Amino acid sequence: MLGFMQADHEARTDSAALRFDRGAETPERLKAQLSRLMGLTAAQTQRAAGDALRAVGAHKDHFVVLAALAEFGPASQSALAARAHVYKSDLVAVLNELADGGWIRRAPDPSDKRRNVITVTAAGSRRLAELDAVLAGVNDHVMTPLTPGERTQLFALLTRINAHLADQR
Amino acid sequence: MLGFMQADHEARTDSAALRFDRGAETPERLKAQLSRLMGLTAAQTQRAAGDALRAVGAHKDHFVVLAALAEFGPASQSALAARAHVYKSDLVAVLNELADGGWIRRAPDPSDKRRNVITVTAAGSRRLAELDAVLAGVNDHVMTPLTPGERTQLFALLTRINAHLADQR
DNA sequence: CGCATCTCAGAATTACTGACATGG
DNA sequence: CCCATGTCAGTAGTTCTGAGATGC
Repeated sequence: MLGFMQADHEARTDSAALRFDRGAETPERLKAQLSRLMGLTAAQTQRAAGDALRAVGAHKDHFVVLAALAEFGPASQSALAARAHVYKSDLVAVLNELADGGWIRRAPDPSDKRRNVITVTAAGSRRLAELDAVLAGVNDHVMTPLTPGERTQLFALLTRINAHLADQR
Repeated sequence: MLGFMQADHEARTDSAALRFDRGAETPERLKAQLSRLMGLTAAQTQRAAGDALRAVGAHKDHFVVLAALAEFGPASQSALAARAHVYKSDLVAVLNELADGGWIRRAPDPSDKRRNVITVTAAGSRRLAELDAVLAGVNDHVMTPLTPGERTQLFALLTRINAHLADQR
C-alpha cells in the first residue's frame, strides 16, 4: 500500500472547492475514485443485467451455473459451487429453480452417495443460449461508447485483474 | 476437486452455440462473461474496499459523501444525495454517523428552513484523506498486475462507460 | 394547493456464516 | 474419528420504495 498524500483538504468549508489544476496533476480525489468508478460501473451493469434477466424470469446465478455446467460438464454441487462462485448453501435454491424449469437434472451419484450429479438438459442448453443472448445485449448496451478494440482491451484488463485477485485467496 | 471430463456437453444439441472459431471470433460465452467479469471483479474490489474501510470504522458511503462535499462544497441533503449517488433516505443515517464522528456539521439553512446545510469540518477533511489513503491502498492491490499505462487505460475506459450510462437515464 | 425536503419504516435482494444429518 | 456433501436457518449489508411531517 502506498502512494497518496499531499491533500491539505483542510477547511473545505467555504468553497475554493473545485479547482481544475489543468490536468497537470491528477486531483488525488480521482485516484480513489477508481474503486468508486469500478463500483459505479459495475453497479449499473449489474442492475442492467439483473433487470434483463428478470424480464425472462432468471437471475444471475441461473446463467452462471448453466454456463459452468456447459463449460465443464456435469458436476457435483460443491464442485459447481466453486466453479460458479456461488455459495453451496445458495446453490441449493438455484438448482431447485433450474430443475423446476427442466433445465437441469439432479441425480444421485452412484459412486458416492453423498453427492448429486448435476446435468444440463437439452432445454437447459437452449435456456443458456437465451440468457447468453440477453446478456450479450446488455454488454452491447453498456459498451456502446467503446470501439471493438477498446472492448477487447477492457476485457483483457479485467481478466488479468481478476486472475490476480483469484489466486490471491 | 479437478478434472471433470472435458465436456462433451451432449446437450449442446442444436445451438451451435459454442464453437471455437479459432480466435477469429470470440467464443460467445466469453462475451457474456464480460458482464460476469465485471461483476466478479467489482465484487472482489468492493469486498476488499469494504473490509479495509470497516477496519477503520467507516463504510463506502462515508467516503463517497465526504468526497462529494469536498469536491462541490456545502450542500443540502438532497443535493448531496444526488451527487453521491446515495438515496436521500439512506443519507440520513450516514450523516448521523459522520456528525457523531465530528466530521460534518448539519445546520439549518436560514434561507429555506426545510433544508439542512451540510459542511465538512477540519476533522472531516482529515478523515477524508485517511479514507482516501485506505482506498488508494486497495486500488493498488487490485491493480497490481497492471502497468501504470494500463491503469490509466482502465480508468479511461470505465469513465467513458460510466458517463454514457449516466446520461442514459 | 402542489411541491420539495428530511426522516423513518420496511421490502427485496445479495453475500455470507453456521449448524445439522448423512455418508465416506 | 475426521472429513465431505447437501440442506436449512439465519445474519448483515445494500438497494430501493413508500409514507409522513414540515415548510415553501
